[in-house]
Amino acid sequence: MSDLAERRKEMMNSLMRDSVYAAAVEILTNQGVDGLTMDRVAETAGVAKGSLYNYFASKRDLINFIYGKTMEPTTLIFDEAMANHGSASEKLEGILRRWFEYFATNRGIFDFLFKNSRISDVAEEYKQSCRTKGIADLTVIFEQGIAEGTFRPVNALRAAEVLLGAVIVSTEQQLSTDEHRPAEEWTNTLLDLLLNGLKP
Amino acid sequence: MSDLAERRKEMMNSLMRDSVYAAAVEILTNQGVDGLTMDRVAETAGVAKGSLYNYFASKRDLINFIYGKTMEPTTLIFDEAMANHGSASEKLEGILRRWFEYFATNRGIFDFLFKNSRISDVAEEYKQSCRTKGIADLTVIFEQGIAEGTFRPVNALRAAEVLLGAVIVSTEQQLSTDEHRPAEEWTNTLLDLLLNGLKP
Amino acid sequence: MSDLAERRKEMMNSLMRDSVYAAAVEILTNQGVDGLTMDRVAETAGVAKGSLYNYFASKRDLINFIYGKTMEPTTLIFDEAMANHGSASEKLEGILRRWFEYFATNRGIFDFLFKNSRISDVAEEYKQSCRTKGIADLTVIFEQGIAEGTFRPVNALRAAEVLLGAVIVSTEQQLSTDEHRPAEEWTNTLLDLLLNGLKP
Amino acid sequence: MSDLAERRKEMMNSLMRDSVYAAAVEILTNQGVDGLTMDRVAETAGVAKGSLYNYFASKRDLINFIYGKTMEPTTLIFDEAMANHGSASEKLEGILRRWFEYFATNRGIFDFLFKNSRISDVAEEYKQSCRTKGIADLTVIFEQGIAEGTFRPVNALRAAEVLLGAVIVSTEQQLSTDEHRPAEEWTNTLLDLLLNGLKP
DNA sequence: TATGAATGAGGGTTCATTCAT
DNA sequence: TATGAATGAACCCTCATTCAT
Repeated sequence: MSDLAERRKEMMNSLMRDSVYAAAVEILTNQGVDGLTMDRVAETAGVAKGSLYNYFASKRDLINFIYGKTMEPTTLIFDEAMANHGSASEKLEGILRRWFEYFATNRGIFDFLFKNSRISDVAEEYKQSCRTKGIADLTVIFEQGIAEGTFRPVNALRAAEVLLGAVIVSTEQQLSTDEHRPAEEWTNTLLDLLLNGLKP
Repeated sequence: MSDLAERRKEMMNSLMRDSVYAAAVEILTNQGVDGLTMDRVAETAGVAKGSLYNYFASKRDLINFIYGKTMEPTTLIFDEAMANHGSASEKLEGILRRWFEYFATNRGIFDFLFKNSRISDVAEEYKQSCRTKGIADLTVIFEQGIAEGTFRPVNALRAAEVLLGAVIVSTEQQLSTDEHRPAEEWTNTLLDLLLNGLKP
Repeated sequence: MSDLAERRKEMMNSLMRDSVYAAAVEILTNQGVDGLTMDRVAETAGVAKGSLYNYFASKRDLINFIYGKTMEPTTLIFDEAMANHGSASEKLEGILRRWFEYFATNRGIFDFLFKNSRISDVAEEYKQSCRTKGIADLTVIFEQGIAEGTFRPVNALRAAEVLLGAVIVSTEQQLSTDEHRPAEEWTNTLLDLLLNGLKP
Repeated sequence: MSDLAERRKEMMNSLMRDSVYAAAVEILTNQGVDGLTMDRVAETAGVAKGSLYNYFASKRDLINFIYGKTMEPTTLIFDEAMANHGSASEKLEGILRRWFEYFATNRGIFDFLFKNSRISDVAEEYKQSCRTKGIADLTVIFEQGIAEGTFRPVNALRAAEVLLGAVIVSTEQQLSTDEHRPAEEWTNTLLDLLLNGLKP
């Protein structure tokens, strides 16, 4: 096959997967996880059910793709923060703000990812790996802060878990209560608590 | 029916439900949530499938029972802490220590509750309500601390979310990495971070 | 066993069956045929499910009993009419009037017997035998009328079918439209049609 | 999809439904209504159980189809008679004759429709509606006859019930006794009874 | 490659019947 | 004899996957 044809094919493939992704997100948003059948995905995406299997080896594979594509931006947030040349505090602030902003503009997907997290084992693994990566990144940042002298010499790993936990739980809580917190205020509150602690 | 017979019957009933609980936990541990079919529960519990329906009105009901029975001790931890007459810090310490201790001695169940938390909508609701209760309790404690003057006048609700998030995520993380942290050290680290913050 | 004991036993047996009959009629009236489970019959009758099987060999047997007991009065209507020493016309009138009166005072049971006739094969057979008996009786009456010279020498069997069909269908129709026709008027209309025909 | 393909698909669909119809009728004939399970229908039709659900949304739907397909010709008989420009007597004669002829050539189906008419609530409703329509049509005919002066001014509705009842019961009776009455003779007998009455 | 009908294992649930107490 | 928990076959229905076209 010529290089051109190959590239064309790859593009078609990518187009298809994107279209399926959109369909899946729509279904998940409207009907919840139990509504995500291959039939409905195919119908919503406007393709034949059989065709799905030309692009996804299995439903498991499809869900994996959805999960990955959805989480991609959040891992990017971390990646970019890590690549920046700023202080630990600045990095933290950047991560929090961008996370909360992304969340604010993508509530529907988050609803599926968090509240209805009963997707499949593969997604669970993926979620776990995202969390582990997030903790690792945060740990690095905290270690940087400690090295900089900005932070006390605490257990950086524990601090990372605390922060990620705070972010996740407050995000989920916001989803379940249908609140809409401004990313700015949210970021500041969290950072203040984390940096200054509770003691006067 | 005589009082004795009634009590006997109630005991048999309880025995059955416990036996089903054990079977369900075993299945969840070994095969994950998708493996939890009524057929398998019955087989594992060593009863006929139809018999399950003499004790649980539906699968939904059964899952509810499992979740409730598993979560019961954790809500007790909060209830008892709230009932104590101690300072906010003491209450926090009590909750954390007892939580981590309970966790340390019941990893199996947590494995199912957290890692495989994708059970059913009803369990999801239950989980959510536990979380909301936890946050409410913690909020009260933080408000008490603020009133006492022990804590800065922060947003108590946010602080509660931070702490619960920290507890949950660090618990999950410990599960996924197969670590075994001493409850004592864990409690102290978390409290130190929370109370003193990161800044030197 | 003494004669007394035997009679006592028989009476208990009869009492039980009557009580079950009442329960079954109540269920059929309120919940329809699909609601007639052995569980519900036992519960409504206030006995243990297992006890039912001491009085009825099977559900089939129970339904048979219900059907028979319900139809009994209607067959009595025919029996008594046949035993009377009146003209054919008087017999016909008696049958119709008493049938329609019995119907008027027992709509609930008829609802179950006619509209929800999907009971069981055994009941179907019973119903068929009732119908056959009714036709036989009516045939005799028509033959009597022909012999008396009151009726034309028509095919008595066909005439019997016509009358029984008229009765059944008009009864069912009345059930389905929730009408309440006076037995008197109904009887007269039917007799007039049957005796005088449509031609002027 | 091309027009051809669409038509082809529709034909396949129709073929499948017909094949399922045949299977259902066979089961109903041999095993009665309680034998009509989706499993057996699928097996008898030589398709997988799941495939049934590609053509019928539910068992209820399937039964509806069976009933409708079976009753269709009988409602046609009425429709055509009503459309004719004849006297009331001619219409009556036409209906009776064609009904009895249809019956004579389709005993198998009638066996299921009448003797085993205990199918499902939905079919019961259907049956009821057929009967109601029949009565309405006959009522119109009788009213026409009365207006023409051919019939006495009787209650047309009751007369309709009488005739439909006569038809139904004599049909059922014939089924249960395995008789074979010639449609001609049958029609004439019924008409004679109806028009001239019993009195000499 | 695209299609969508066919598949059939497996889902939760019901209920007539049995039997140890 | 009375009980009611236990049974398990059978029910209707779903849906991921396959494969002939």
